[in-house]
Amino acid sequence: MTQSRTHNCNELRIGNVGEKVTLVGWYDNMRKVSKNLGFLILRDFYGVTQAVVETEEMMEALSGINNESTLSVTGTVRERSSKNPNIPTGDIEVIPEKIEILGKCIYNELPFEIARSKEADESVRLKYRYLDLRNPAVRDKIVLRSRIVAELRKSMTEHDFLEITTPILTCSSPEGARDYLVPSRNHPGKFYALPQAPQQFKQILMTSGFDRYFQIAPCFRDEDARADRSPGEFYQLDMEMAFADQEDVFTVIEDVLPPIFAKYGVYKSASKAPFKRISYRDALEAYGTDKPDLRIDLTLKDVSALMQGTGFAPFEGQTVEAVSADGYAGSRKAIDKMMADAEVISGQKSYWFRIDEAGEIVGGIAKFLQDKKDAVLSEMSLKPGDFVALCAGKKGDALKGAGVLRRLLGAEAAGHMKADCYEFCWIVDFPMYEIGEESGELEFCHNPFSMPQGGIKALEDNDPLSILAYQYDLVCNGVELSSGAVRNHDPEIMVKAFSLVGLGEEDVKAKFPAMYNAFCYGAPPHAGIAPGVDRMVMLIAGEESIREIIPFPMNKMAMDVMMGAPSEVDKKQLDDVHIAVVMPE
RNA sequence: GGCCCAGUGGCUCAGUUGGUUAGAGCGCCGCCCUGUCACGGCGGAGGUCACGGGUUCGAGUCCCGUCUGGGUCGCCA
Repeated sequence: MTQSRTHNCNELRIGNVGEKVTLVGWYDNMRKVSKNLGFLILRDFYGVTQAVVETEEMMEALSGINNESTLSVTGTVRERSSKNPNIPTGDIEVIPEKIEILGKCIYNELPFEIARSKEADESVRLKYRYLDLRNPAVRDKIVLRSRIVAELRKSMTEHDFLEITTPILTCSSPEGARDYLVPSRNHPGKFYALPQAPQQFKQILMTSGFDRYFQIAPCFRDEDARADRSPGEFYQLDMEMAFADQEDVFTVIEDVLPPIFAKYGVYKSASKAPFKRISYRDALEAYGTDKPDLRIDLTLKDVSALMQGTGFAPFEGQTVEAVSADGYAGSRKAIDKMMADAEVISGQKSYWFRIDEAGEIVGGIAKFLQDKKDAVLSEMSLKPGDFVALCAGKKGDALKGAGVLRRLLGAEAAGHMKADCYEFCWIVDFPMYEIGEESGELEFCHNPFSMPQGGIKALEDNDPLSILAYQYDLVCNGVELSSGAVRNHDPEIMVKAFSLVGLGEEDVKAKFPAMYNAFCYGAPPHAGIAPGVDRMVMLIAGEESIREIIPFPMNKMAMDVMMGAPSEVDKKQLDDVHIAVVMPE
């Protein structure tokens, strides 16, 4: 029977000298100094402790054990003759009497060195995620995630929210992303779907009389990955409030999130309530995006009229958006890189010029602007040393491209980016409808559950494209954390809202039967939001890749290379659920 | 699905205009070392230069295609 540990590997101090202890952990490293002197580093979840081996017999016994095996070390604590101030247990060492192997590592060479796993190729890290996670620097991000989630739960509970779980096996939703489908054994030809969000359940909870609901909710969407979007599944801090409006939701979020960001974040300050509110339209005009990074103080300027007739073809007849900054003295090479990066990110071609010390327009597209020099300088309020980046195209494209340029230039130009803080803002007043790019027809802009501003009267009287919704996004440092809305809880308004996009009451009933029916029995006005947990942890941890803060992430192709998912299943399993596989060409 | 970047011992990378036997650090193995802590010293093993084709007297290097990974656009109510 193995002696259980008396201490962990981060516990022993000078006061423990003389005690007989048992430590357990991983064989981290062995520094052999001679035949009969070696320093064995034992590592567990909590830290490391040094054991000093002073006999030839024990040195030989250890020589056959590979690094990363788990060991039990029983011995006496002694004060070190040469202390190590860099580790908490650096004052002491353990003189082992007995070393026992608990779990052998049968390989003497690992796929990567544990302490340097973050440098290894990501696909190798993910395949051997259990080794990657032994690296304290990797593991700590998962610990941080756990602490953040615990704090979110605590804070939401303190705000009188009740955590309620909702089904994972539910039915396919006709709107939104692609569903993950689960075939039904008992109902041939029918499928469950994994929820894209607990949207309908939480709204139904409101109509059931629950006043404040939240959940750390798993959500499943079969869409392609991004650096800040893991494919397949993710978690939301999903919440909903009855008899509440937009301001009530804002108040809760402004109370819950900033303290957690400030406490655990790589940046130690976060926006105080109330967060800045920016209308969707204003955000696009000023920042070229609906998720602006407000740490950057630059804004876009529409210079379409000014740029006509210069002879520069890409500007003719197009919207031209510009962003200018002082304090940027990038080399020609750096400028080219910025323009190339912008094009990769936005898909839009970028242009530039600068004002030299003599006040002349130079560089980039300068030669096309010489005839209009005075107008350019005065209308854009340019002064010597200023750098100007531009993007042209259809209005949406030009704004988008210039928005990316704003971000890149803001990060590079001196004095235009506030350091070390989390800048939150609300993007409000999203349009209710838009003209679909493919269909050319009127469509819901964000989602059909939102309450139109002005209610049924607005739907009846106004141009649909001018109607705004009580629909909002929470943005932090240029990252979209969440969408939320005051929900449309009135069946009459719902039917009217759907009728504008050519759908009737029967369609509403068919698409959202439970919710629609529930609303017919007296629903409370309600509103909610669902900040993405993964993205919040990413921001707090200061990580660029979302995979760093997910315990077992999938790769870009939505594969779990450690588990081998997705995988084929045997014929019996397919028969059980009445599925025949037709392979693509 | 489109575009961009990358792929060289276990890991990270270098490799010039196309030119001898493809190098380094870390790791691994062996020997030495009585206080290391990124221990040190000496020696060693380890390579289908992602794959296939092409150009060439000669390809890790140039060209074409494929695969894999990442980023990005589309997509994500």
